[in-house]
Amino acid sequence: MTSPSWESLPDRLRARGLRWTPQRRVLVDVLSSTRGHVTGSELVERCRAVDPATIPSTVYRTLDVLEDLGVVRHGHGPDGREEFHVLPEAEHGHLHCESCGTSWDLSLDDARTLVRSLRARRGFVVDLSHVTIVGRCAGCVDPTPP
Amino acid sequence: MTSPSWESLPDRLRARGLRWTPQRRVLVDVLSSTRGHVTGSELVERCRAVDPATIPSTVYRTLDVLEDLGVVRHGHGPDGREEFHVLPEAEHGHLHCESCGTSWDLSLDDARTLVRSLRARRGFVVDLSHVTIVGRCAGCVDPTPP
DNA sequence: CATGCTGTTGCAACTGGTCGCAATAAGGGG
DNA sequence: CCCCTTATTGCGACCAGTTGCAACAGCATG
Ligand SMILES: [Mn+2]
Ligand SMILES: [Mn+2]
Ligand SMILES: [Zn+2]
Ligand SMILES: [Zn+2]
Repeated sequence: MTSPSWESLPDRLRARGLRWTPQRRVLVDVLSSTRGHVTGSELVERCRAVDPATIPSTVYRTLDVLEDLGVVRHGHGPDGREEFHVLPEAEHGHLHCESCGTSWDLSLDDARTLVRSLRARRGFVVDLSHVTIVGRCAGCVDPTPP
Repeated sequence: MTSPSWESLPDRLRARGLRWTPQRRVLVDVLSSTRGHVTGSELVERCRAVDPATIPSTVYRTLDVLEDLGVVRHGHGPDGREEFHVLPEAEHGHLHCESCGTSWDLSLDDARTLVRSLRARRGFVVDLSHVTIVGRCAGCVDPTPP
């Protein structure tokens, strides 16, 4: 399933004086068949599977361009590594248990109190998709042995 | 000013079967004269200033050990790089404007609503010192030209 | 003070990503 | 269809760490 935003990408780029290249087409093809989260290096791998001549810096630079266009958003995992969200998708952050390693999505609803209070108290607008909250999940905090 | 926790460190290590080495002493000396935040590579540099033979992996491994002991905590800047908090210090996270690049501390008080709602709704205990919230600050969201 | 167990170091290779620069090639205008 | 401007690529060096391994050295013990 190809969403309309992928089809119009070449023109959206050209309208900004940017260019549509074979290397960008490879990455966009990979992204358009990706759902959920991907790390940068996973994207490099998948591009290399399509075109073995893929150069990492080209992929990362294209990801920057695509993020400017709003086509992807990046965040960072608990180790600081980049994670990309492919749009359109509900904006969300991540919750990560540093004890068992499990991750959960943090919906706008879950984060509402944070987003609201920062906006109210400081006028600060949170970029939720960039957020990863680390801590300990219920199961790891309270290991109930029956 | 050397806090008591620095002086007792050698013994705290030995009590755990760990060792007090010249390399660790250099790092601990550097840490004890550091206030606020430092990145990992800054610490490597400062250690190298004391002992030019400093090896990065040794510093990072020692930082891991010190974090287990609760002497430092790490978080990640907006770019994913490590940032260390030297204790004792009030636990806090960070707020970073991706537009102007300014950072602010995010106190437990500022984050209270988030911490509480995650604990209430999911039993999740937030490690605030690991959190960096990225977004746009009041000045960048609303550029009021007089 | 000598011995030995094992935690720690130094080193080198590797991962994920960034950067500067010269060569290449989109793609708009003539 | 050719030209020219300039965005983009490929490449190599570099930054921030991480990891496996063999050599080394704390330190507890006798
Ligand atoms: Mn981390
Ligand atoms: Mn980021
Ligand atoms: Zn857990
Ligand atoms: Zn700002």
